[in-house]
Amino acid sequence: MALEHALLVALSERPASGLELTRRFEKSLGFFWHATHQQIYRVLARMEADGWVTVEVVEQEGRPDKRVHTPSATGRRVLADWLATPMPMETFRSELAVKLRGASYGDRAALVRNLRDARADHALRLATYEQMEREQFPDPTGLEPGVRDRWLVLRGGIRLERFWIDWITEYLQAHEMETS
Amino acid sequence: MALEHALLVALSERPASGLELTRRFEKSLGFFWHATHQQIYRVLARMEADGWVTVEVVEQEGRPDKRVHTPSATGRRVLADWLATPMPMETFRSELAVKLRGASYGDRAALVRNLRDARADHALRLATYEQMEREQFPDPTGLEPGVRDRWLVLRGGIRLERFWIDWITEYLQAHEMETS
DNA sequence: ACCATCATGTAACTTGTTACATGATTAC
DNA sequence: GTAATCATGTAACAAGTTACATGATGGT
Repeated sequence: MALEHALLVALSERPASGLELTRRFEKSLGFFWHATHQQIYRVLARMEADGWVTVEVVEQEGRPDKRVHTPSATGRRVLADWLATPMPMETFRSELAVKLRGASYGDRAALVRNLRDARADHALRLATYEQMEREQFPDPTGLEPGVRDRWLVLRGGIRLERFWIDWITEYLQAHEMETS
Repeated sequence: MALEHALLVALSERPASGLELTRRFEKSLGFFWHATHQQIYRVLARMEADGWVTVEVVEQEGRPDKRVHTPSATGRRVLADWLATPMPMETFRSELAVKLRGASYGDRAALVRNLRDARADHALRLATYEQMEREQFPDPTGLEPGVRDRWLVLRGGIRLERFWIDWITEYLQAHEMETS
């Protein structure tokens, strides 16, 4: 009850085949939603069966045909309805949090090494996002609504990476204070 | 491949029955991990079958017996091994992000109302967490390692709520600029 | 010849969600 | 007597993960 809607958003922006959607999910929308091609194909098939999307088979030169999906009138209504429903409180799951909490029951030094790695990963991702912001949204004032929404979601990605980095840093500092 | 470990952490802090675990997950650990009692009972049964925990049936007055779970030597080793393994990059899912991104395809005014509600919810939760910090950790210097870990996870909860509030606020401000 | 890419899928499995069931005790 | 709490579960289903399959084209 959610991947469907994420796919409808993506297909509203631009119709796409399963594989194209998969790739688009690895970027932009993928800051906050991840899905494998297997999942996407399965859900697309269901959406087609339910009449939420129409499919056009597009022949290509030197490549297999692709099935391009476009939201139908029904699909557009489903999406609009969903957008207007109240949001459930998000329930985040973080393995990292569980590990921080359980540090006493294992090798704390190993955990600290892994934390440094995790922080480096997030720093890298943050740098990528910030570069995307500079390149794609050099001047965020006066953007068209749809483009502004994309910018604001990217802003969320940036904020989320900063959250991770700051939190891990706080943990590492508290740890260093003890061992120094 | 994760709830098991979260349960092992909780049971290492203090042995518990299924229902007690469920309640503990609604608090503290629950900032970053949520599980229903059905899930917990199922996983506990598997952990018992695999010899990760031992179970003691405790009779109670005027109440049904309860089955108290304690990590076994095997369970403690499993937990220690897991704590030392590198963290996979966390993949967060946010329905809110999808809705922000898709705002153009629905009623933007309704979305804005829902966003205000969502922000109020997060503000409430932030207030709860901050009160917990004041009451349980009035002086965070010189805490014992295990207690400090609990404090730092609470800090993460606080930081996460602030992330939500700040992001939603940024979105609402960008929206107001346009409509004013 | 061999590997990577494009494009679509199937199958088996693990997790997570929702709804229901039982049976005792305490509070109003 | 009615509802809430304590405590443990079952069953059906939805969602997500992992591994494998197919068959063509293009590059080295």
